[in-house]
Amino acid sequence: MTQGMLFNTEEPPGRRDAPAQALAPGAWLFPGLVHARAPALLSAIGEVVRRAPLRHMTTPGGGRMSVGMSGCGARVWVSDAAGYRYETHDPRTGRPWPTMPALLRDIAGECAQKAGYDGFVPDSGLINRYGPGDRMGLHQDRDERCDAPIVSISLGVSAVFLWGGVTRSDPVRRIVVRNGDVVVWGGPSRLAWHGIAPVPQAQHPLCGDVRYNLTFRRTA
DNA sequence: AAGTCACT
DNA sequence: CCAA
Repeated sequence: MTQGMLFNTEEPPGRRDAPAQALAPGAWLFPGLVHARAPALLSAIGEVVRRAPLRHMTTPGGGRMSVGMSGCGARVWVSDAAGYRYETHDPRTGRPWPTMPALLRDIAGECAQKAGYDGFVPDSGLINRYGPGDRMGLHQDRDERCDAPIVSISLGVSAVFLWGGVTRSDPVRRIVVRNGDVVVWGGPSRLAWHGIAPVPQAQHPLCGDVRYNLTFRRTA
């Protein structure tokens, strides 16, 4: 199979009404759920990154993350030589992270509700920018101090979402995520291992050769 | 360590 | 070369 087929950015008619797919207990993929609101979501991203520029974080072992990261809300995840943690201020500017735009907060709540998680009010919205070849290794989200679900929104160029289990040695599924797709995981899947395979060089009408991922969490 | 790399 |  060619990459051109696998990563075709065209969105077939009817994707907005595609059924939810269960990935694991408490974990769902909603194909095209926020497709219609992609332009508004991208506008909100622009608003945030204007005040908190995307940057490449380093890992405690000295590695450099390929993904450009920023965020909004009360706390944002950061990584540096000292480790992983949530910070209330942008280490790069010393200012508080931008307020989470109401549009983002509300859409995240709607997505969580679709997966059966009522009353989700995120206090953290991470923005990940993937250029061609950028990736995110398999990991768990375990720096939050509460067990609320994770809401993940894909925008722009399609990518392969790596979905493992709660044990590191569990098999990893490869799931194509396209512009407007939403993945929600919580409950028994809250600590599932996940990541993103290297993003292919491809074009999307709204984002050029870029994929954005928005992830919403409650950190405390 | 969300990083890389070596090896099979 | 890539995947596990």
